[in-house]
Amino acid sequence: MDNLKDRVTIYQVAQAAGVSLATVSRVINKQGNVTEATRTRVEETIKRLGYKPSGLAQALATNRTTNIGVVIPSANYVYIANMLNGVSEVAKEKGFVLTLFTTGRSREDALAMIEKVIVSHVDGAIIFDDELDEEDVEKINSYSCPTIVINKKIVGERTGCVNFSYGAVLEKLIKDYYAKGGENEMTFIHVHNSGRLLGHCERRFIAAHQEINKEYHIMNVDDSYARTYTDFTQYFAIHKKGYFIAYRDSIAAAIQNAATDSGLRVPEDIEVVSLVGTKYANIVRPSITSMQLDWQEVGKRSMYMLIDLIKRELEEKSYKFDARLVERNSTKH
Amino acid sequence: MDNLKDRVTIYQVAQAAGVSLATVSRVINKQGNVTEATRTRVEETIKRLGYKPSGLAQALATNRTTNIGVVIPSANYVYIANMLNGVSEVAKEKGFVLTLFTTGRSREDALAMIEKVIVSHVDGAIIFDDELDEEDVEKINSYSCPTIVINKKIVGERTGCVNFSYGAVLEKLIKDYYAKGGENEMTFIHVHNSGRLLGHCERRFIAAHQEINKEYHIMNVDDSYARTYTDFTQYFAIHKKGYFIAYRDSIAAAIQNAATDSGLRVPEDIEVVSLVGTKYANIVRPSITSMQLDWQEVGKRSMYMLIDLIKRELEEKSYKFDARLVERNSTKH
DNA sequence: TTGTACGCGTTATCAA
DNA sequence: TTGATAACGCGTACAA
Repeated sequence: MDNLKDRVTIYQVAQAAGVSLATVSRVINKQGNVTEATRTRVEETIKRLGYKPSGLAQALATNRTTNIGVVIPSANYVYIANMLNGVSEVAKEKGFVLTLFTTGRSREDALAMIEKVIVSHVDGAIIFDDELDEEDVEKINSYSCPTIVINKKIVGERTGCVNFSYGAVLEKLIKDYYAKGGENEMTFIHVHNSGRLLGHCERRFIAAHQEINKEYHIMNVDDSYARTYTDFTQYFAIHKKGYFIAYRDSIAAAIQNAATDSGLRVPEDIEVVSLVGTKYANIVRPSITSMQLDWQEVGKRSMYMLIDLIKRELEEKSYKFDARLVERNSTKH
Repeated sequence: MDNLKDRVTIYQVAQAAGVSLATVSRVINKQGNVTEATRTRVEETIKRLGYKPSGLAQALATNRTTNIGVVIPSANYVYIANMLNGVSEVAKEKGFVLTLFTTGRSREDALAMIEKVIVSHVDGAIIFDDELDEEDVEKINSYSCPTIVINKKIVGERTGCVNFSYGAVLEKLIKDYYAKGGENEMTFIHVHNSGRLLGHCERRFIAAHQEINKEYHIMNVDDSYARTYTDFTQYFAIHKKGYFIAYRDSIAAAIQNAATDSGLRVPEDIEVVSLVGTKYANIVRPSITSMQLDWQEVGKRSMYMLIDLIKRELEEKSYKFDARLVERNSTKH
């Protein structure tokens, strides 16, 4: 409320320097048409008064904010942090700033965030949220806000997307396993409410098994290392073998630790795979076989594409990242 | 440039509904003094035209943005992501949105971000960047922007801070170790350019050793799991014992993995401690003795304090989090 | 209850 | 090279 009074405006600078505010504006924006003499005089008074332009007013006048909206689930995952880091790196390089819209678990919440994105007048948006449907994204697009959608195949006049190949890699993993005489039955670890990335993998997992007529299992766990560890410690008191495919490193590590702490051997008795692998798959012991994707690169690519989209220079509006299976010590091979 | 034309303004809504724009404004802000009849009429045309208010113009008129600036280093660390998550959670709960200002390694860069924070007209800021000095923070304060500074003891009219007790815990760890007859010489892992948190710990490490007249070592490593692993694999080809204090889990795990992969035993031959522990200290094997702090809680507390500061209701402008030593299997005890 | 008119801090288009 | 002046989209006293 009273910041107002403290804040030096362009008008006050103009008055103090004995010029019009138009001239001050020119100096700020480093346009030509200003005498060297007046320029230095203005610059000096700017410094003396401690004047900083108001980004708000600038944005209102130019219709550009240099802000990019990023919609992500609030989940605290390493791979999301990595992606955000990639986005942020490129944004910084290109002079943009990121505004974070973190969504909760519900679709309503995600929609409310879309509203906020529109209101906030960002120059563009990167959306990575599984709760949103195609129509929701269309909505943001109808306000002509350039948007890159991650993990959803949507392309439009002002929309591009970045996708992954987890499903295909998973299918190959499964078929290769049985083709090479794998003996364990596979169990897919289902995490409630964990989005379409996992859902898609689960469907491919089931389809692949049905195709080759193999038994499979689905198990539900909470999306927490501690609880999964506890659950599997009980589980391994009874069951002594299995091949587990988990959503991400922490969950896979929980299963593996529960196994080894129960006296079982990995990978001889228990095999484990992590779908969304991060660097931690390589750090834990045994190291975990996982599907690796450079999420920072995903973020960077998305941001580069968004910038091109803003400039209306984006040619290929769809990009696909190939996850690759990295076999480590948590599986036999 | 041409978003402009597409965007429906309050004026167009007023015209379409046959009222003045003041009335529309009242409807938007849910103020009273509007007939039920006109209210519904206005609301209906708002929906029909797909009108969304411009946050920019609102902010300019009210001098409030509902944006909080967050200044953090670009480093991709788990504990920073955790903290950010805590901030974001509370911000969301209180109707704020986060604008991210990620700084690089240099002080200049951090200063440039401070500039941007001021220009961006946020309602408040949370600063967690080691590069900044006290005077730099004062600067932002002179623009009367409420600020919470993390890991720096600064208090002022519009400034509060949140700090930690890593140093004290580390000193106790060291003294206890020798008091109980610890035989290894300790080595502090110095990471170049890793900020004052680590610097402070290093000074305490040295001071504690000098106090009790013990030998100690300092080793330089790069802030990378892979390179540290390589370096220590070479190191352990020659040295067969040691007690290592590393900055964070990844580095500690690199040392520990290099040791075990070289045939050394942890903790019998090699002992390892992580200063800034995250949940991964508990996931790797052997689990790593570490100093634990709930960084999400740090973020939440900071945001709560900031909100109070904005409302001028913050009583205690300084808060201290106590790190606690969690002894795990990477050290003897 | 509704409308008028001004202010918020800039940029940008003309004249001068 | 400069300086008025009109946008930009909205909030809000004040008047009607």
